[in-house]
Amino acid sequence: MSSTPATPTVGRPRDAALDANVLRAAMELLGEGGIAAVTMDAVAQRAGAGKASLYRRWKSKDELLADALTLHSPIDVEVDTGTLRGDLVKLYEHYYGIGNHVMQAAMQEMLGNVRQHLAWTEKVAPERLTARRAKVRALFERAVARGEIAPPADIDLLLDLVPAMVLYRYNTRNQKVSRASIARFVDAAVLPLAGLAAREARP
Amino acid sequence: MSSTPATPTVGRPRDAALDANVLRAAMELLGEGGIAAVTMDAVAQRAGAGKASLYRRWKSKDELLADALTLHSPIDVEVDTGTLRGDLVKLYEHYYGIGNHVMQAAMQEMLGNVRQHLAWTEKVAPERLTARRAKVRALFERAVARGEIAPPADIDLLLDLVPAMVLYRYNTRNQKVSRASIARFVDAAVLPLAGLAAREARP
Amino acid sequence: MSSTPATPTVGRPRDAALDANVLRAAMELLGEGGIAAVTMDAVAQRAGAGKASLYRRWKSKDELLADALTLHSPIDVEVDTGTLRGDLVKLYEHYYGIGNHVMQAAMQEMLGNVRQHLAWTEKVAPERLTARRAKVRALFERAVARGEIAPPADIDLLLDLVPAMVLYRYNTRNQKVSRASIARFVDAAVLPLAGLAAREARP
Amino acid sequence: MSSTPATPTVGRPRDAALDANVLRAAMELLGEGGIAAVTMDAVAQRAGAGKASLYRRWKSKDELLADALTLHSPIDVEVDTGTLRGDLVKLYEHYYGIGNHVMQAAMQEMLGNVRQHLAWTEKVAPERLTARRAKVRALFERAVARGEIAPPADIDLLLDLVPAMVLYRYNTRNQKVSRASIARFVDAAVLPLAGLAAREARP
DNA sequence: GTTTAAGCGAGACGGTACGTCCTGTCTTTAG
DNA sequence: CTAAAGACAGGACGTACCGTCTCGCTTAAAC
Repeated sequence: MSSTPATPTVGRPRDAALDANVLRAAMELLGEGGIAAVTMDAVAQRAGAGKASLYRRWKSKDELLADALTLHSPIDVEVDTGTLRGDLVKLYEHYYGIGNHVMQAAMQEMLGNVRQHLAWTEKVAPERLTARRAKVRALFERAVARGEIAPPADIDLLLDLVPAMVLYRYNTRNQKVSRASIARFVDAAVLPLAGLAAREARP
Repeated sequence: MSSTPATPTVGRPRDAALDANVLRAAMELLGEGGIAAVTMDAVAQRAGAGKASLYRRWKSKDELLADALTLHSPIDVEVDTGTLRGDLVKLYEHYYGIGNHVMQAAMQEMLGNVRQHLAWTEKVAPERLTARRAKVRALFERAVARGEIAPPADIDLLLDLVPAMVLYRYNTRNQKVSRASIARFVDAAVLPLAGLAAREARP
Repeated sequence: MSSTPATPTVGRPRDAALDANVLRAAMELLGEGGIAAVTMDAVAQRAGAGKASLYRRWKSKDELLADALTLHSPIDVEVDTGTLRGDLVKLYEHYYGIGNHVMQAAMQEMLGNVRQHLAWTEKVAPERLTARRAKVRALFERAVARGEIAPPADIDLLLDLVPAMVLYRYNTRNQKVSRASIARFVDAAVLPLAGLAAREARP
Repeated sequence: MSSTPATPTVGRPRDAALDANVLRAAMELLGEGGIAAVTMDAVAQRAGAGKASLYRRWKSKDELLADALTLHSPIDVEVDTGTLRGDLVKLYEHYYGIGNHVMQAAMQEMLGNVRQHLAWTEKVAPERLTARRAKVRALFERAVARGEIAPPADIDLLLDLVPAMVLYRYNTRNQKVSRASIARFVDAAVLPLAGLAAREARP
């Protein structure tokens, strides 16, 4: 995930704070003005950086945006609510930045525009989404282990259902992701397909 | 959906053939060289039109592309295979242009890039996708009528499942839509959620 | 000079008033907004005409402007003040529309931009300026006849001196033509070169 | 005259060679294909520059052309032939690029079209032509100093006579400037008005 | 009176130049 | 060697203008 290659020992060292500054600036612009507002000049200016510093760290705008998205959608979160449903909802809420409005808008906008940033599909998604998928997969395995569900027939599909619906509803009906929409996708699609009636307790 | 505003009775009327020419040119370029090949100059040249004629009809490149997509994703198709599964697979194949390679590539590219063409989300999707959804919904109602399934609990979600998965797999894993992937999404997600085991005959 | 070709006997006859309307509109726009304001669409609109009617009469914008200039700079004027100086000043004042402010501004702007309207140089100037030059030449010949001056050595050059200075001062110093500037060019250049001291009575 | 505004000390400095490249390209195109061939894209391409670099230096095409003309009409030339006639002819030949065919054509085309480039009249002419006029004026003063002529009565007019005739003959009769035409204007107009018979030795 | 041919206003058409903006690279001074 | 600043080539976008064309309508001569 890191953008910084082998650091040489001579010369001025790179400003570590700059990376975060730039990515934050990019996410802000994304959240404020949509994808159209995210130009490299604008990002550099807001970050108080030069464009060369951006391109020294990222090969292209695509990769910068990919990293920005990645940075602000951490995967290292531990959820253990005791039920598959609780775990799934909590993890997805975390992934979509529910509770942080700017980040949520930026995340959604980013996901919706992902195809025009091919680097994302080709490089970041495999790295990042694979890790996320592994996390979700672990939730299912834990549920199997504790006897909550039987091993699902087509788990690969189950792992994509929620993000697919979130993306589709946004791209076609401009529907923003929310705690409620996540819960609904889980209850009405994921759990039934996992052989679990959606009659559990709601938090 | 039409791009032509209130047509005045005076003056030379707009050439209706030109609209189709331009949209066809846009789709060709999209299929041949991806979204990057679709420049207004290229579209105009291939259509044998002037740029002014393009901008007379569409306010921006976005709106032109939105119309191009709409025109080339027909909804008026009758399917009646006798089973819900057969109907769904056949209709989706039609929607995704399965069998016509150029159109299929163009459709997919278009769908993946749709968010950068805000006009699409705001204007075309409501008009076009609503009609498509109505078609799919009718398939479910017919299946209910003939006793194949019980009325689904959350049909709105069922209507979006396949296109959502198609879009998501393309945007995140570069997975192209195909007859097989459609069938899989139908069998592994839609039919089970409709209360139908996916054990029917495969064509 | 006329723009109307052989009139056929059948069909609706051309509206004679339209020619004048168009040329007047062109001169107005020229005087008001300079050469940049004279677009064919603007001329047509102001004249209440269609563009096709303009191009039916004139082959190009150049020729229309040439005719506009010609129409509003009549040559058929009789001057006979008794002296060469008086004749010259009076004739040039007439040519430059001194006394009519709009026309004067338009004339000057037109003359200054004449080269970008090649039709003028190639077609109208020979027709129109030749006639003007003949008029001026006649003034000199009359002065010779009445013994006021001897036959000038290089009359061709004398005939161009005043319009040349008017054009040059406008194009390089934005100096507008006026009664005074004409008199000065006549007194300080033309008359001395014609062998006449500039000591005559001023009107 | 320079196109570069207050140069900041930070950032990459403007490439001084580019200015010259661009102006040379503009003059070449002007000489080769007339004013119609001088498009901003063509100038940029021939100069190996981007359009943005052109517009960074000049606000418009007009101003670029004005500078091009200025650059290629040098004033810093020393003439001293011993006679007023010799000096004048030599200096004007220099100004009009006599001997360099491309430059001569470009100069003439430029001068004839100067009014459509208002920037010229408003900005370059005052700076450039004033310097030129001063040069010519010095020739007259030297002639006075050595007793060749008496102080002319209306020297301002004398200074404009030759360029005025050159421009007028080009704009109205398409007559190109040449060594002979310059000599004729000097002999038949300037020298007589300076009180000098045109009977001197011709080179 | 009907037909016919052309003129007419309106405005769409192909083509082309303009000036703006954005991406990714390069070049300066300063640290 | 990195930093900020900003110039650089290239190319797409959307606007404007020219000269042509196509509508529906009008006008007058020819039949």
